[in-house]
Amino acid sequence: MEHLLDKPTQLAMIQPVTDAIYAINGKWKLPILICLSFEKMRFGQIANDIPNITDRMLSKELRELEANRLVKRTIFDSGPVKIEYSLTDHGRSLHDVIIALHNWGVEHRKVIFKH
Amino acid sequence: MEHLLDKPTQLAMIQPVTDAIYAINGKWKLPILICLSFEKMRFGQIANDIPNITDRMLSKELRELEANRLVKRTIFDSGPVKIEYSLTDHGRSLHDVIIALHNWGVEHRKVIFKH
DNA sequence: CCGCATCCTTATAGATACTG
DNA sequence: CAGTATCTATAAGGATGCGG
Repeated sequence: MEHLLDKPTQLAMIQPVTDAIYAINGKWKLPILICLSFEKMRFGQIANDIPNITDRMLSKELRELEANRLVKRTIFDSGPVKIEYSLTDHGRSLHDVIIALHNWGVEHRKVIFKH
Repeated sequence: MEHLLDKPTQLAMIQPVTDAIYAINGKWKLPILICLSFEKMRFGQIANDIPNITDRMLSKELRELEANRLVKRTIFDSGPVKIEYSLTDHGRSLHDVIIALHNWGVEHRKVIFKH
C-alpha cells in the first residue's frame, strides 16, 4: 500500500472500510462470529464459549448482526421451542477479514509486549 | 474457516482478533491510518483529508496510535517547528487488514442496499 | 497553523432482577 | 432456555476556546 495508490483512490477506500468497521464494531461481534463460524449454535452455547459476555449484550449483538445480515436466527418449534443461530453466506464472507485481523493481532501482541 | 479448525483452535483465535480490534477501534483510527499509508503528513493535512473530524479527536487518536506503535511523530524544530506523522513498520503491516476490510466493506454495502 | 484543555452530551457496556 | 427491563457506570465523541 505504500505509494501504490494515488490519493483519490486512497481516500475512496475510507468509506468501505468505515462501513466494514461499523458492521463488526463493539466488543463482542467478532467473538460471536468466530464462534458461529464453527457451527450453528444456541444462545446458551455461545454464552458459554465467550467468557464474561452478559445475556443482555449477547442478545443485543445478535440482533445487530441479524440486522446486518451476518447471522440468521432459526426457530424450530417442533415440541420444545429451539432457536439456532448460524452464519449467513454474507457472514461467512468475513472469513478473510477475521484471518487478517488474527494474523495481525498475533504480531501486534509481540510488538506491544516485547518492550 | 468452515469446519477447518477445531473448537479450541477457534476459541484461541478470539484473543488476537480482540487485540487487533482494540488497536484500531474508534471512529477515526482506520481513516487516519489510510491517510498516512500514502505519505507522511502534518496535522492539518490529515484534518483536511478526513471530513468532520475535530482537532480534539484527531489529536487524541494520533496519541493512541502512537502509544500502540502504529504511528510515529517526528518533530523538526529547524526554524519554525514542524511536526510530521508517519506510519511505523508495524503500522504499515496493517495493510492486509485494511485491504480485507475494504474488500468486504464493498460487498457489504451491496448486500445492505440491494435489500 | 498546530494542538491541547475544559466542559458537555450521547453511546456503549455492565449488574441485577425478572418473565414466558 | 432464551431472552427482556431497568438502572447505573464508563467510554466515546463533539463544541468551544486558548496558547505557542
